[in-house]
Amino acid sequence: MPTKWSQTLIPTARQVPSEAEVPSHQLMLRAGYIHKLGAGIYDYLPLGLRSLRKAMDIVRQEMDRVGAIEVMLPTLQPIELWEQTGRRAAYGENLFVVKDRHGREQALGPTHEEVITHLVASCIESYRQLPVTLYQIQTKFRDEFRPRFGVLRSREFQMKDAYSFHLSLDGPGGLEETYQKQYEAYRRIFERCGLPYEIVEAESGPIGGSASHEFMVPSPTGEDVILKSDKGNYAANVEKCEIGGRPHSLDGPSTGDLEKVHTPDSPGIDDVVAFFKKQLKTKLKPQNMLKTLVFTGLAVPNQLAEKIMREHDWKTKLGDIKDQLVVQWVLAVVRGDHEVNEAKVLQLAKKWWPGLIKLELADDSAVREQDITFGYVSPRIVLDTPGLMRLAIDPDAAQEQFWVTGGDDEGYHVKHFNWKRDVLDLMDDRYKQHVTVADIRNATDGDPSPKADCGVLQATKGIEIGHVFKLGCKYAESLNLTVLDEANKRVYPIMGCYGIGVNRILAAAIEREGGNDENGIIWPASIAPYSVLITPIKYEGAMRDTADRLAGELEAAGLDTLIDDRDERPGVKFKDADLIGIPLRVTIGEKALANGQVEVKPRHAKQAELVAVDQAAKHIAGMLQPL
RNA sequence: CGGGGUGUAGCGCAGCUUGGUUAGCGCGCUUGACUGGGGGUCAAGAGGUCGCGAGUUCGAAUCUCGCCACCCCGACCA
Repeated sequence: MPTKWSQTLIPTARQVPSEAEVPSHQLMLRAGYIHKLGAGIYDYLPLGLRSLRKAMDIVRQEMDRVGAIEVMLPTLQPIELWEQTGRRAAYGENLFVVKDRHGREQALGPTHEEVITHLVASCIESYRQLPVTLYQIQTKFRDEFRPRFGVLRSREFQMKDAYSFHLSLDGPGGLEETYQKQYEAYRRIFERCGLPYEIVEAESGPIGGSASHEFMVPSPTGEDVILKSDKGNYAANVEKCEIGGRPHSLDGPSTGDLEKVHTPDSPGIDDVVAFFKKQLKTKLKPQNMLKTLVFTGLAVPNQLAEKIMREHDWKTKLGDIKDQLVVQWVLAVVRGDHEVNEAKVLQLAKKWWPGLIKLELADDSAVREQDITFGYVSPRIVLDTPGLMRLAIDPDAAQEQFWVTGGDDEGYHVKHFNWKRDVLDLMDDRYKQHVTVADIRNATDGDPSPKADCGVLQATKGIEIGHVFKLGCKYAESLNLTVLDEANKRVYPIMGCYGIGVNRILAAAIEREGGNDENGIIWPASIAPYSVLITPIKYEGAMRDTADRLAGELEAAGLDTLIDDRDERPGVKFKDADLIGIPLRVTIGEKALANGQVEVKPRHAKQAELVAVDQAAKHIAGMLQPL
């Protein structure tokens, strides 16, 4: 049955709600697709739900096509599962935790690795049952520190999550095979949804795992920065993006005597630059400054960590070895105009301390404990605490040139800092191995590609709509999932996991190039709430009869059809039609109808085309194919 | 969590500085008339715990304190 506008709920608004900033958010609100209930919580109105369902249908079809099996897992998850995998801490504040009447804690699932692993552990015993890929489309909860951009980052959202289990990495039935299948399924899904996308290498974050790729829709409103080599052979999220080799040296001569400069109230790079310009009348560029960040972390002592790994002793609880944990410190030094990449620092630190549990930017109090002057830190503080801190220097900071850096004294900086003279030569030989030059910063536009082929990285922004991971055995090990292999030996299956943010598909479709104009949304036909909107100039007489008959024919041909049966002036109907963005509009007016014709206009077209009424349904069906 | 800002009708806002009739305006909504191909015109209406709670005062949307919600910017993350 065709839908009549007057009988559904499409609250369009002329004015832009003040809270919305990005086009997808504004338009979904204005066009009556969603309605806000709270921060990061939205009602899906009939149009929004229809689009969401269409995206879900495409996802389901493509998952089924590659042999994934649908399940539905609970939202409410015993907190113990999250403690067993250590992810309660890793997810931290982003995990919603609710208490039941007995005071037991449950997590509202932000993702389902724990639950699926638990399920598979209890019903799969034999290697013969592998490989298997299970998926679901379900509401996820994440207590985002800052929900924003409407449906792009909300606290409750729809996610398709799939999980695969394998005996081996390669070969038939291996993780690699399924990973490829999912990868291809993702390509088909996003193509069918009409989304332009890039595939980039990604950091796996708290999900964990060895390798991962993200599917990104390029858009200036995207929250992720992606870098692509101009040679076309490398693309990565900035969190992951490696930077090609850069020459460096810590042995170069100084540019002058170390000189202390009074720079009151200037803890940041920009502050110092501004102070030099204003007060000292000297031009100082951020790239002539060294930025030193203090990281602190907790580690299981190396010997114990190695023992646990060697013996696969996952039963050792953190609580049991709490007293043995060691505090570790890293000083990360990058050029003033660069940003430290925490994931890279973490990788590096894990090489030093295999039992590292976490590493984060030291906060105020931690820094003060060590007598470090927050905001005025220089690399020289390694000398004050011999052997305590490791020093990690980005190659671009490991240069001989004019450097300004912190004075390690409130309100002071120093000029002419030199690595050899001011650090290395003053350092006990034993600790020189604690100084490392390594890529520890975020890549930026213009950096060399890691492919070492003279490629140059170019930065753009993107919206993450999908993410595939190779997980390895992490969850199987911590939740004790084993199967018997051919040799009757217990082994941990290898896992993969694959996620798609379904709501984001909608937002990304609007944010994409050509996804909207000054009048409203322009949907790809595959995920539009309706394929055709019939707009009779007046819903009465012959126009009404024609509208009803055509709608019936279109529905019979399998096209979702909406009739604007409201008693509104044509201008209002046209404006609303453009706003809600249905791919094809059929206008039925008196004049054309007198000649037995109706007007057909694609949403993105300027001009309508006249079509004979009795040919219209067929004609329209043909037009929708390529849209 | 830090910094900034906002809460007044369904939506967008004014009024608050300097307390004082019945709290306004535009859009939307209701009724009627005219109208009818890109957000019409006229007329008559309905709609408000001024975010919540205390306080100051003869009197509070307005001043004070506390709380709550939401938005923006940041270290971050789907």
